[in-house]
Amino acid sequence: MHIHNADIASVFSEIADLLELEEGNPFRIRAYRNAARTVETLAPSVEDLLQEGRDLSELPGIGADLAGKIAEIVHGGGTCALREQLRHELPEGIGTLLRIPGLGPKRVKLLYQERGIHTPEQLLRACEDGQLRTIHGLGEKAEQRILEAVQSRMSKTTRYSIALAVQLIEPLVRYLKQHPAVVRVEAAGSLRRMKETVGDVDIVVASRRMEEVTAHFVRYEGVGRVISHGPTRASIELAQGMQVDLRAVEPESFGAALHYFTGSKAHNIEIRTLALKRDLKINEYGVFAGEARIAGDTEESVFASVGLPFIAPELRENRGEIEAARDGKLPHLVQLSDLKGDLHSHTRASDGRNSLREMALEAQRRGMAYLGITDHARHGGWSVDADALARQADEIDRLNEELEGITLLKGVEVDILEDGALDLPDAALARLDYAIASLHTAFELSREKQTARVLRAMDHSSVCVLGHPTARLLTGRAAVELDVERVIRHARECGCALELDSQPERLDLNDSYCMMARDQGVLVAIDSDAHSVLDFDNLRYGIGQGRRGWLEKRNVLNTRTLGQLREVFDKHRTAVH
DNA sequence: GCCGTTTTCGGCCCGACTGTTTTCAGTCG
Repeated sequence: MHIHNADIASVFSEIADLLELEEGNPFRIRAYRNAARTVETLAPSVEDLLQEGRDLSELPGIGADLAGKIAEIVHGGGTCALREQLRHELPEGIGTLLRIPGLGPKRVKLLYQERGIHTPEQLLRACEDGQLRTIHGLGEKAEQRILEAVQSRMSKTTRYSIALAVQLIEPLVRYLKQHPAVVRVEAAGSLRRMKETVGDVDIVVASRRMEEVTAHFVRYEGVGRVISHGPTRASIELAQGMQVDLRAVEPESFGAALHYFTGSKAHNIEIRTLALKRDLKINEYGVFAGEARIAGDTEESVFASVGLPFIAPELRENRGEIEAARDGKLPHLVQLSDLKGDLHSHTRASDGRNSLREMALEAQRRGMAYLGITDHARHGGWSVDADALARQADEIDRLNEELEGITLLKGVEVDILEDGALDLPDAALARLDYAIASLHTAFELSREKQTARVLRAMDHSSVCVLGHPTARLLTGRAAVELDVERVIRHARECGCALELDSQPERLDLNDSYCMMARDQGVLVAIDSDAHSVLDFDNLRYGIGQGRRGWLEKRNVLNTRTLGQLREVFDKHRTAVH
């Protein structure tokens, strides 16, 4: 049985929850939460690291004890003695109550002691019967809030794609900017860090008349419900259900507040710890030496106060960025404007919504030097066969003669069959500039078979790019079982690039794997996978994810000129022959 | 339970809002 990093993280999270209910040492609890986060966001499989004999206590936040517990979980089939002991000591399922907004350890404990409640279902019944308000320390309001929270938790998802969050927030930011008392507005939080999904959005506003701003905020037409509303802080739920928190500060505190609310929490704790060592205190109002405010109007000034250069928001996950900043080794992150072209797009010849010409003209308008046309080739469904590909190639030749400043590349997105062969004859591939090979079927193969399948496809001389390598969909489908570390090593050997598909539901490769590809010197193609002219806008999300993975311009295939790109493709062909 | 540019022991980020607790605990971010 393969133990995933997420399984280990989940054991640690549960231990933290249960320790919290036992009112254990808060720092011990935090250590378990930190460890859960470290393991969860780690790209290589912890199980593999163990097999290679690596010392896990080298991981940040993992010491000898937790390294031992990880080994225990891996070898013990997914659990460890501490979790089992805690589960035995506490009523079954009580940990899940902690995830209900408004309920912390004290109240959960109270609910169990006073009314024997330890499941969401029991809690729902107790709220409906009006029992909660009779408990000392709770009242009618608390009961109502908890009832709503339980109901909404049972009915809907709590995270939104980055694209949806951006769509909802941009008009709200414009609305806030209209108010005369507003000096600056910036969306912070995980949205600013470009996380693939966001749970809620934090907005920071600079103003001298803060109460007017929070009042303006809660009057926004998109508000579904006001959760809280104070003079400097307010929370709303948009009609679509997403929570938005606004925090207003004086303009001289804007940088400190922006840094504070951008997070991540782990990054902030590190920065504040650095400040403490210099006898400084950092809060959302600024950096303080005793009573004196010495910085905070800009984020740069906050970083400078602890001796660091500016760290890009996408890096702020406490994954080594602070050490890199200290050592002058921060990456020069890739930017949207570095992209010279796009290697993955669809037309009406398969499942795209625009014609070849329309796609070409849009790419030209956006200043791309090249656009790869990669319609689907597969059995059945909307796709191109060998004949259609040949006709498309002729049309591409004609358009390339006609269009200025842009070159269309003849490509295809070919399905990888279950045995790793491609779903298109070699003769049809021969006329093309390159192929993207992707998994679109047989997602359930074992890790060994899936990995072998992908490695074989990468060895085909036409396959210069492996498309959305793990085939995950953030809206539902988990990543396939795949030894991505091995795929990356293989990519290095055969000169195949790995794709970062910019569709917000994919963002595949994810940030951790991008980091791994970067470390191995494997090129990443940040592609739109556009199915219409509008989809080129998605590149911003791919760039965001790539920046989270520390990618620099040199790590990204489509920052190359057309000539350099062709050289990379040729190198792959030579390597696999 | 982790960690070390004062430390292998003694620290571990900090403030706003809500509700009900007549002075502040609990929760959240």
